[in-house]
Amino acid sequence: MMDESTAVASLAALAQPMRLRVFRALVGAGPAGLTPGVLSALLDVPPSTLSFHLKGLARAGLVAPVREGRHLHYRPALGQMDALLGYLTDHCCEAGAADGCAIQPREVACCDTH
Amino acid sequence: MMDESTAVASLAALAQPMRLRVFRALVGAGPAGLTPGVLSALLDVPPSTLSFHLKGLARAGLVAPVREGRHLHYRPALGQMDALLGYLTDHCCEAGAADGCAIQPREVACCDTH
DNA sequence: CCGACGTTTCGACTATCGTCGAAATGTACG
DNA sequence: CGTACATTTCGACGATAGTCGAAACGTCGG
Repeated sequence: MMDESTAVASLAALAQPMRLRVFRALVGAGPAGLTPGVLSALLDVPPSTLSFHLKGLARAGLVAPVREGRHLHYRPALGQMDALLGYLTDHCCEAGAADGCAIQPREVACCDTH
Repeated sequence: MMDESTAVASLAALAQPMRLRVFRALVGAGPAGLTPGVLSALLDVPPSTLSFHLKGLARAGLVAPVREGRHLHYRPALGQMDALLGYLTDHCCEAGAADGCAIQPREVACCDTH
């Protein structure tokens, strides 16, 4: 179960255009992820700026770097994303929600943790 | 369908401890919401600071102020929250996700829009 | 009307974010 | 080894967020 400060950190990591694009690109690329070089070219952003944001996403636990031969791969952490969605749904309808809630909480599951 | 900048704005609105607490308190209070005065006492935060954050949440479309007699009520906008969850789930598994996705996108629905 | 109360605006301050080029670091290939 | 290339760190800068007290504003009850 995700706690508040972790949720805030994860939300903050995604609450920035460049970082959201980076994360979406990584998710879109599949479990293998992408290298900073490819991301830099793909999103047209200087390597240093990209590295800054990659570090932010990694600190929030939303991506993880993995050495792959001579290159480096950043892989999306779907499990963390799932946990975030779980936190959000759990706290969206919590208390007096007997009336308006269409589905029970935790029906949400984005991807398996792999 | 929510676009990127709206998603970023919504995420940013929730990516702050005080604002997340405010929003959770409003959701927990049900569709009627709460007044700034009650929230201020409940969360132990100065009225001016609270007003600042309430404005932020309102600008992101996550809460809406409604006059109720002599008082003011801030009501949670569950529809916007639902849209945000939809955006997040849609962009979590998008491309090469044929393998890992447990459920189909848009299964997520937090609350009816009321 | 007027006084009281609830709420917002204003002004000031500190802290952190986002950007980027230049330089440092590390990794593998020859 | 040493060279080439991929990636990160560093330093600097402007911009924006977050906090809060004091003051202004609006809305009602008497």
